[in-house]
Amino acid sequence: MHFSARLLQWFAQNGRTLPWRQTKDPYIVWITEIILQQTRVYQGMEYFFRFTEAFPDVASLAAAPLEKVLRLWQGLGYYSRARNLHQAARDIMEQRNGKLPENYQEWLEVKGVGPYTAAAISSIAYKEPVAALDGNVYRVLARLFAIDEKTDSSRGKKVFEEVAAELVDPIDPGGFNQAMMDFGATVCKPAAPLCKQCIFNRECLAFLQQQVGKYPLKKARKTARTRHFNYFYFFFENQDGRPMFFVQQRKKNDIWKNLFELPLIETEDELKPEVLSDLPEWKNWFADGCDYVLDGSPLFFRHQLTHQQIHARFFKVKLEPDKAVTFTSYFLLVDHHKFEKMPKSRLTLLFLKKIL
DNA sequence: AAGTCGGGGTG
DNA sequence: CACCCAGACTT
Repeated sequence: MHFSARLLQWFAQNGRTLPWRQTKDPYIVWITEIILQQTRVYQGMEYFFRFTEAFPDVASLAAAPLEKVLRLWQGLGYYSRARNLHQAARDIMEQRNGKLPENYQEWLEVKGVGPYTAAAISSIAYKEPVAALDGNVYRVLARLFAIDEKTDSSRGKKVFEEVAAELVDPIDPGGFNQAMMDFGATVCKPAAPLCKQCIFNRECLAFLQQQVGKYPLKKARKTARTRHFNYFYFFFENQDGRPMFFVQQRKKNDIWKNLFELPLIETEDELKPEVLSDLPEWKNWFADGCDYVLDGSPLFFRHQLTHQQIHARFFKVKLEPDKAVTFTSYFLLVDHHKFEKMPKSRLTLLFLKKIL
């Protein structure tokens, strides 16, 4: 029996039941594919529900302010996905009068949609016979055919694309692509794959050569760099005795762009509090002369990201209420109720949870 | 081609 | 701890 027929049969019996498979509405498929980029299906699940409920169509997404979109994305990571998705929705409303692309090439033009996502959407929603290659598919193909090409080189990608194009089912390309990914995620797993019960173990070259662990080939990854973030919880109590404090939005092309956080001084090393409050950034904030002594034992968190390790310290500084006047030219003044509605990183959420 | 963008699961 | 996840964009 042909490969795709066997795979689709396996899929019919063993495929996962996932909420986004209930529909082939291209908008819903689009949202789903963006959410699932570099994200495990289980992790993206609740975001799928929240997002499609809040924004059931392109028009509602385009009409929303970016900060509301980012707030829904809060905690999922790779926030450029949310920014690009939002911008793409606005582009589609303005340039295409709200009409979604209808094939692979058109989808490729959409912000945040690359080769994988364009293939996934057009095969699932429009039955276009294109293969979608994600990390699962690269792994399955690399093992099945013992492909000695790196999956993250341009030459290697071409090889994998050619192999996948040969295999994709022309009648049910969407089913084929999802089957490949399900198979990679549940059977042909990165570590401890289920080769014994794999339906392809009689022809899988990597298995026959007992080199399953060798595939897929990939370039070595760099180690994460370490950064030191010094955050300051500058607060005072309002007339009701409730804390007011200052926040700012990250603007630079760096992690967490467009998210909100406490005032920050980044340093090369972990500096002592008295050295920290002697830095130009600090001196600028307190140019009026009124200065404060930093708490010697701030809250400390080690926040591990894929490419960075953040050493974060949070200093609590109680301000005199009149200091608030000069601070509002640097920062935004909020209370906890207001800050709750603003998009934040996991690290900032962790701090909030700790002090409340 | 290499670097960068998060957060969390897995063995 | 290292590796990877329904990748894409920038340099």
